[in-house]
Amino acid sequence: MEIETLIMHFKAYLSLNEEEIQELSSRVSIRTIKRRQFLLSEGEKCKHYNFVVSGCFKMYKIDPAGKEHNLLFACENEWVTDIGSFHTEKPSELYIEAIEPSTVIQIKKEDLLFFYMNYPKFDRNFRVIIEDKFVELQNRLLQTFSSTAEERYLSFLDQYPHLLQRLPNTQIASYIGITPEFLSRIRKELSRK
Amino acid sequence: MEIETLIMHFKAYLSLNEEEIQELSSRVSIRTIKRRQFLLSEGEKCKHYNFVVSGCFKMYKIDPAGKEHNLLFACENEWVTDIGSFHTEKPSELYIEAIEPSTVIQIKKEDLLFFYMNYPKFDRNFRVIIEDKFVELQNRLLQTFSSTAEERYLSFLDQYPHLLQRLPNTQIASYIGITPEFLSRIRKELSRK
DNA sequence: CGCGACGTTGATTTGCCTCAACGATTGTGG
DNA sequence: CCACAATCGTTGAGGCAAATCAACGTCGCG
Repeated sequence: MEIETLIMHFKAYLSLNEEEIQELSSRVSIRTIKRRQFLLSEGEKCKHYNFVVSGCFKMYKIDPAGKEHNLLFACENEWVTDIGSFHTEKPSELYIEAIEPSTVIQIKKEDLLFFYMNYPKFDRNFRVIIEDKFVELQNRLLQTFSSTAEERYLSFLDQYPHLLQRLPNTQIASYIGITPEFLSRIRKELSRK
Repeated sequence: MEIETLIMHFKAYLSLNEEEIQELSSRVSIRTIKRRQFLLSEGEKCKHYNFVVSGCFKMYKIDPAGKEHNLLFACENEWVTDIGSFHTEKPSELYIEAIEPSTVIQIKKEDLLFFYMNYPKFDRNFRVIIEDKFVELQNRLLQTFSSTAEERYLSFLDQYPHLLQRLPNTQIASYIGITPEFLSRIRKELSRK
């Protein structure tokens, strides 16, 4: 069952007893998502934490000029949510879209709060996860300030080799903050070496 | 006393009983920092969470070309730490430097863990804080992808008006990811309007 | 006083974008 | 299963935002 995946994920961080597993099972829901289907669109409130059981998503913003900017990709065993909208309960400015046919486990805010209230270990679990993500994001920002597009591309290849087969170059370009055309030129230059 | 500031800070998020206040008082230390003095230098392990009681710090990286890139400024009632190095206990790549004469409260890792273990509310407190910081950082990254330098500068003015009097333009330029020369041109252009 | 940080300005360069065009590939509806 | 559309990758020409390098005046500070 899909929920097993989630339980295994938590158990990597903390121990769960039978009661907690029961609560988990009864308080999450499983959704199957088609390619190009949205978990969240601009203007909607983000009402769930989404845990990716299988497949892959991108979370991105569309700027006033109509261009997409990828904030992150989320594959198996990762969480994807617009934390800002989830907290403030204001409309999101982001999209979360399936890149592949996917399965996710969703937790509603009230249920997440239930876990926070009754089992503080979940606070810790999500604190640790987001601290790691925060460090990643800091490094990414530093890199966009201090490195060329080519360096960022190479570092992307290095950091996310498993994503390469699953993503068109267009999406990678958007993630590292350049145009597809320019990425193409970078790749050409690299292959010349 | 300085510790009062920290207690007030926590009380904005959670309630503290007498015992917890006692533990806090006995497990933190207070340091006075001169202008241009470092809380952390590249190559050192980051061993403390630092809470700014008074004054102001910048956390930045020096890239291979020798240029500084400001990750953040931390003033009164904010935390400043290289979370990555703090967790992994590997040498940091960052500097934390006082911009003004400052006072900080430091918590060592073992003491922070003590609070996490014995009073889970601290997990929640720091989870919430970092979730907010994470959202901020995401927006900043999106902005560097989708906005011009002038827009980022205006948005900085908008978001951190209280920092303006305390920072030279050089530091702002580094924060928004441009050179001081170019910021000067932007400001000239803006004043022309 | 003198030195180093700061702000400014000019001339030049460059990394990356824009727009446009084209073939190859993928996917989709009839 | 084919035909057509949409997405994708590539290439060229030209343009622009921002960096670089250099010079100079000001100010605060030790």
